[in-house]
Amino acid sequence: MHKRILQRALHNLQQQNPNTIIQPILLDSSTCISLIKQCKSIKTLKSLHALMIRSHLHTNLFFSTNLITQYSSLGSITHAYSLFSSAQASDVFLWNVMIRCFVESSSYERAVGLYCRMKEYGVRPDNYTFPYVVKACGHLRDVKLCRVVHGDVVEFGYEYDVFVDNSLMTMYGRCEQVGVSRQVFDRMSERSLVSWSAMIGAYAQNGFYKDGFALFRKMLSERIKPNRVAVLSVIPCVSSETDADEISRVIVEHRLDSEQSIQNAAMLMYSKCGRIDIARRTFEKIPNKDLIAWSSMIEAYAQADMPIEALDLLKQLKLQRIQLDYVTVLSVIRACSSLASLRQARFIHGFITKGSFQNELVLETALIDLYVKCGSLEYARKVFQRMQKRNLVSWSTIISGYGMHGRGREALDLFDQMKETEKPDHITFVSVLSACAHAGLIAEGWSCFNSMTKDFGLTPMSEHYACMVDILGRAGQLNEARVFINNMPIKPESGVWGALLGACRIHSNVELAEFAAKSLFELDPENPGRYVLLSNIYRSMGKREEADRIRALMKQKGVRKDPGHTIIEVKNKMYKFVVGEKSNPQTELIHKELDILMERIRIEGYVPDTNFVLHDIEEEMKEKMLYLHSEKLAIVFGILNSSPGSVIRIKKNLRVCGDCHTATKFISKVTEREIVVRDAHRFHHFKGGECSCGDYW
DNA sequence: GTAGGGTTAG
Repeated sequence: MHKRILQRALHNLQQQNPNTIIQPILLDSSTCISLIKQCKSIKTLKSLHALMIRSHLHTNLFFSTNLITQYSSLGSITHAYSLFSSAQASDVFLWNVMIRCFVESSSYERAVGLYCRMKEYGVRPDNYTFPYVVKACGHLRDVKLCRVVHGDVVEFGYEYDVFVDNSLMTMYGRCEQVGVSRQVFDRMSERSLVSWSAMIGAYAQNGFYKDGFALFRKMLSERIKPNRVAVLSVIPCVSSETDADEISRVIVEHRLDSEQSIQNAAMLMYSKCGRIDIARRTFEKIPNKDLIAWSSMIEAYAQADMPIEALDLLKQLKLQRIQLDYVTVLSVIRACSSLASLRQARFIHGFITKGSFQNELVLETALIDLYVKCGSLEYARKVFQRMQKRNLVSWSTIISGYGMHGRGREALDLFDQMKETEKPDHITFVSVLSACAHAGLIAEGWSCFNSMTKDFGLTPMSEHYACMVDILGRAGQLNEARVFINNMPIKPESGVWGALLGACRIHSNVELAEFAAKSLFELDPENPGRYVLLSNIYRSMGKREEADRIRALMKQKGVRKDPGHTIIEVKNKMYKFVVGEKSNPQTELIHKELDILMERIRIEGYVPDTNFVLHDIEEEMKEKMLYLHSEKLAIVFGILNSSPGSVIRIKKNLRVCGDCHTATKFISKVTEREIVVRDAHRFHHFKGGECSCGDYW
């Protein structure tokens, strides 16, 4: 009976005919609350609200708080706030509700602002106020503000409230103050499972994976039973297959293995530690895969650098007519950027344009990055120019794009434009400084580096110092680079030494190279590139024994050199070339054509640089070896299989070899082809015998 | 009416 009356009243409201509602129903308070909660649109809620005003019910605190909450959850924070403003504001409950509404609608500044007003008003915050306010502060990532609110927590006597403490830990975690989170955790007299999860989550979000994992183990040892959320918090801390297996056992033991959220997280966990096969098996075992399961698997493939498999999953998704969202598309984009296929990028762009996805700004930014990585700055620029809205991330993306393509001046112009509306952050400066490095803009690099602190109050991090070392080093200012590193106020990370070592390769400085390598082998002992670089420096200076010693060291430490390869897409198919590739069906033709091409460029003045051959063999043989480099094979294959005059795009997994760089310049001249080469660091555009990098690389 | 949490652009 009661339900029927309610339904009728609601129906009348939806018909915008509130007068037909029988007054006595509304006088019943539980009916009224039910009605408020059942309103599915602002319009209906407004009618009900009007009716309540006529019945003088709106002044009732309980009704107003319900109305405020409903307005807010229907998306109208404006209506919610206007109602709050007109209500009697002496009750802490009402303030709490309004602050919560601001937090839930992500208006964190307004939440904190309201909290301040509340105190000015003389309303004392209670144990319910702080979790909301603390959450808002965490999202604002303002450490000073966090400290002030934490002070209030202590002042008002909620320092030992488990809810407040749990939110404090998360707050400090969000502002990169994980040490303070831990202080809160240690000081707590009573801890709930949420406290442990919050602390583990704070470690995870800040990259303190070992600490997070250790705390999870400690929690288990104290016989605290983990639930779904606790396991989800520790999963990002997993860094090895052993860790992953350990977590898997915990999952099974506590019967959490049928939770889909756990299965989804487990896929990424295994893909992160190199077991994409287990990730895929987990995915296959999920009975009713939801969209997040599909997105997670696509993301797992993206992380494992398996774009073909990611695209294949997208195809299957479409076949099953599952409606995908922008998150799925983002994962597909990320997966494809390593493919470097402009055709694929165009396809995804079309796909996005045809569908209607949320978060346009985010998708467009991802698309800009994709076009950049597929070698088309032109398309990237077009997407950027057509954007309705831009933010810090989209500006940084396009700036980094220009930088990677060696167009430093334009990157700096964009940076100047950006500063009119956005405040650059650490990542923006990495983009700008590396743009300067790639283009050899020394003075501009210095000026940007200094401006970071002077104009924007940012403290340079190791990456920024690495860019500066790169700038100085490439320009041959090796001593300046060494002094610069010595004067660093923070400990140089491997990137800094790596930049120095790279500069030593260009400018043949063995002594400094050894100095840089010493630190590198400590900081980054697993990275094969560092060993290869040092060994090559020795070899190019004729120090064969030292070179062999480094190779032996590599072997001894079990570090394996990544085999170099080049990928090219021809007629919708990807072809992979390694040194001396013979499996390609056109091998014979490629070699014939290569011989002819090499003769043609020799006449134009190409001289092979046998420094780039590692083995100790006769000079003539060395030249032959150079001919067989994967870059050259791929380019010739491209020339043979594309129409005259079309652009050839190749992708090398390591840095492009110096001799291939020189040869490609000549090839672009004699064949009148534009050749775009993506390597591990940047792009080279070859045209008419020149490269966009101006040999500055 | 309170805290932790599965995919997510540089």
